[in-house]
Amino acid sequence: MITTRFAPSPTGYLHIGGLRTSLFSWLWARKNEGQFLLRIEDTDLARNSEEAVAAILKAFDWVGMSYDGEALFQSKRFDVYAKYIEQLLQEGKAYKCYMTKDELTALREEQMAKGERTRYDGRYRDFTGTPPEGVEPVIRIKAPQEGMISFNDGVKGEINIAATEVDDFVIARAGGVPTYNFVVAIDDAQMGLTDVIRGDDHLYNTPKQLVVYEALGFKVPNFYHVAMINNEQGKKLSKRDGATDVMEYKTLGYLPEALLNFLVRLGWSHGDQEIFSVEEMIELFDPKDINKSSSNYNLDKLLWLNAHYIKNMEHDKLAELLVEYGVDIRNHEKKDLILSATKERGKTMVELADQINLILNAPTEYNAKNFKKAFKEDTPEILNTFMNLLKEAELNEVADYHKVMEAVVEQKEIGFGKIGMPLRVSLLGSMTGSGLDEIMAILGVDETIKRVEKAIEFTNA
RNA sequence: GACCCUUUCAUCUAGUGGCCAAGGAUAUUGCGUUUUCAUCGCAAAAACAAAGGUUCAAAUCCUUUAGGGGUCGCCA
Repeated sequence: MITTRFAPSPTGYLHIGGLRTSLFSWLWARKNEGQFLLRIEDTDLARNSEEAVAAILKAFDWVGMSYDGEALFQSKRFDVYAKYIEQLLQEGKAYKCYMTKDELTALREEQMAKGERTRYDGRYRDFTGTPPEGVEPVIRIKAPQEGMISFNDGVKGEINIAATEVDDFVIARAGGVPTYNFVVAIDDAQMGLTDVIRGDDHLYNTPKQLVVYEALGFKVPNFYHVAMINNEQGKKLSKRDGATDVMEYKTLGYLPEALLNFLVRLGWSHGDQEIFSVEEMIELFDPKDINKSSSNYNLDKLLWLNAHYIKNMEHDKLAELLVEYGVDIRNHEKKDLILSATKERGKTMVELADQINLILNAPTEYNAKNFKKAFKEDTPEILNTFMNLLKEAELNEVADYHKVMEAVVEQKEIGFGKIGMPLRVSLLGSMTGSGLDEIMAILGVDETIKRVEKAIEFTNA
């Protein structure tokens, strides 16, 4: 049985990096028919908000990742933590430290000046004297003072950190509120986690948490530290690099399947395969294939994937999703035609909606440059001929519209462009876009003629 | 500054001593298909961070150097 988790602190939206590590955790649990648990790390009094919790859940919902059971809130477990603190104190595995913040700062500056790694010096570790007046103590845990703290990371391999690098860190603040590394170890153990997959910014927390596991006699899970996602320049991803909020991708017109496919290939691979459905990801994911090095975030590939998923999506579903982007063709009798005419031209849902609107809404103006290029002296006559033929034609399928155009070309002994370009500008107001036959088939004869006549009118004006 | 991690085309990556004068994908460029744009098809260009070892043989193992990232809180 595999149990994994995602443990965000609710201080903002769900970040793209957080989504990737939780995706890995989720895939691994689902693959093994295990559990994927959610824990909200809200021990920090001031910075948390309920809105942030809601935002994170919303993002999970959008991408279709579900967690098992109830979310666990750390803020509701202070009594549990207090019990363990008391236990460690009793057993002499933790102790009260009366050092003031000023004294600590002074110590750090001194160590920094000497070029040492800053660490607590253990001055109250074996203190038995009378505590100084007016100092409310913190609780520190006794970390090993010599040897190595080692663990086998599922991604990075053997990690060895000298015990001297890990000091007797604080497990409870003055006032009794427990600290991160302490509660994480307790919760991970009590939630029965077998595999902890997280960002490698936590790598240095692991030895500290191992000290807690050791002191409390908990079973240690497997750790996997996944390297960070950087921007295209290889620097830390920040807001100015574009969207970092998962939900922003929805607004921008990305499909969740594309985003997940993109993220799963960032730092993970399965041979040469690029396209993964969620089912395939679940089947093929294995943390042993996670890369050691950090990867750079590159939007081009996401865009390509998004276009791929739009092209291959069922029309009913596409129509359903388009509603959120301001286009409702769910009950349009020519829904299929509209989508097959446009879906290869939109890399995002936003672009797709634009393409559809371009056809469905008659142009209100014509680009002067395009118009001049497309409309020559003989154009009105050509278009009139075309309209006459169109009125008489028997139009059963898309190709029939093409035949009418061909007839004009033949009759007038002109090139295709002589009719195609002005017709396109008349119908769309644009020089580019979907195939003319499809556009006309969508619009029907009446609307087509109406738009062409309007364009001809415009030439006379 | 100290400690830890990391380094294959512009980007994501395949690759665990011989199958690699390094493969795939995106992006780029060209050609073709298309009335246009896009899609699609074909092709081109593009990398083992550097230097030393070990070996018959190294992208793969070792050492050093350089670059990048992370951590050094009574934040999480």
